[in-house]
Amino acid sequence: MPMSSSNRVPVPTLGRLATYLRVLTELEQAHTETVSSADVEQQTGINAAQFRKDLSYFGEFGKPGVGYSVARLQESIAAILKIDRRQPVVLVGAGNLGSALIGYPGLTEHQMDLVAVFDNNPQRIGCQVRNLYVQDIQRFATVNETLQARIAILAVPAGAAQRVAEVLVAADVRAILNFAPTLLRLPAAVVVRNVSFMQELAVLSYHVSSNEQEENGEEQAGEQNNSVRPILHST
Amino acid sequence: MPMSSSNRVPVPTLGRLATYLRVLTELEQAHTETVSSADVEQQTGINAAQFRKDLSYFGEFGKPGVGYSVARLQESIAAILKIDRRQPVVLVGAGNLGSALIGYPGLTEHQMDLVAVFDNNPQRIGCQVRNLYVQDIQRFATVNETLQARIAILAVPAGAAQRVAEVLVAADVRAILNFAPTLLRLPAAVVVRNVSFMQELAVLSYHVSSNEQEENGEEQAGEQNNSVRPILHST
DNA sequence: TGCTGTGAATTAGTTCACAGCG
DNA sequence: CGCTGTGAACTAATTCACAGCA
Repeated sequence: MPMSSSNRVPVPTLGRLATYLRVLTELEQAHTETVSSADVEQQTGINAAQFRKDLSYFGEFGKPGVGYSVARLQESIAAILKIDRRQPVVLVGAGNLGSALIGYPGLTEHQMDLVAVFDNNPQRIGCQVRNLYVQDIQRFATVNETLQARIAILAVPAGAAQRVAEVLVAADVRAILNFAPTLLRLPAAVVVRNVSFMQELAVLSYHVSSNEQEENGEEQAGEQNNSVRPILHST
Repeated sequence: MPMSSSNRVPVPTLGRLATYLRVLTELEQAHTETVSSADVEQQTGINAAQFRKDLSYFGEFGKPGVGYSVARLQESIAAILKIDRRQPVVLVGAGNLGSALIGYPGLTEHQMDLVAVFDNNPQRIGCQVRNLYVQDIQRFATVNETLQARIAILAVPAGAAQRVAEVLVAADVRAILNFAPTLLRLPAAVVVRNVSFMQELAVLSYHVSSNEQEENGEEQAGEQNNSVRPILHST
């Protein structure tokens, strides 16, 4: 069997790896030893060939005629995503959303160690949220010299996001999960993922009122829904 | 000038429309009357041709040599996304994340009226969160007969998500913003958008440790980053 | 036989490049 | 001119389809 790895990995593949990992954990808890790409399709709605192709960017993990060892594949994907060891992560912005994220169980499950929380609001600085005390963002550079966090979660208002992001980057943060609805202009070496509820709601809103006269009975499959009939213009 | 509209609209286009709307609101507040696709690119990182193409699915909104009327375009996009009038939205799951979402300003900005909150936890039922009282999910069908919400935000644990989603759909919900890390199997007519922090963190985690020896100095541009050099395999 | 791994084909989405209008 | 709107070219991502191994 040929070997692979070498071409560039599509970003959507990385997202799906996280999904596979989740399913593998579930299977492991159910004491399932082996899984096929067809099983994964059943559990995730992601096409079986897609699953195999996603893995093929990183190597060969299955046995023809058999499938994949749940435990082994789990380890492999964790290694690929670098979540086979704990990663220090910082949160900036201890408002509603930020505070909610501190308790998010997915963080720990993915070996993300939320090691510090920062804010610029004197009202919040010093407050305890879960097991952490909110620190002054001014101290970020100093504190992160010790923490060495490379991933940050940015949950500040849009108006502050750019400024704060620059502070983070100056203190060696290399990846930002940005919840602020604004474009961050940062050096290309910094990876930014934007989470926008607005965008998702826009998609829903558009579809809801468009769907007035739907009529097919298929089951919904996967992660991303595709294109859709349009609406009329104006002007 | 030719007319358009008629082909299917890519889903990413709908998400970007929400971004354009945000920028238009900012421009309006700055009393800017007119905007060009190049200006939009500057503000959003989204390619100017992309912006024009996105709009072209719905009609013609600009004047050659001039650009777009900020106020007019704002109205048009709001109409396309059906957020030109208030939409009732329900939230299910009053845990950390759910509670945080109740206060999310983006909801109101996008004319989403959060009209009710449900949970199944007796500890939470009856509690006040912001200006709403948490109701028993058992009463959902009855309550939604009056509310007529078609959009729901699902912020319950993964184990409960499928069951709850079916309750929602039975009560005529047609679009779900799903924060639970699990595949919802629902009739195809129901639109589901999954929000997965896990996936985003996976992408960040992968990149952080891969990026160890980067060296180009470009500015980061847009909404989605693209593919990336891979890592080694195992087995 | 039942599965994987993967080139090839397909489909989707983005960007270019330019005709044509104000 | 300076801009839009859009067909055409391109790039990315998904899915097919099948050779080949256990």
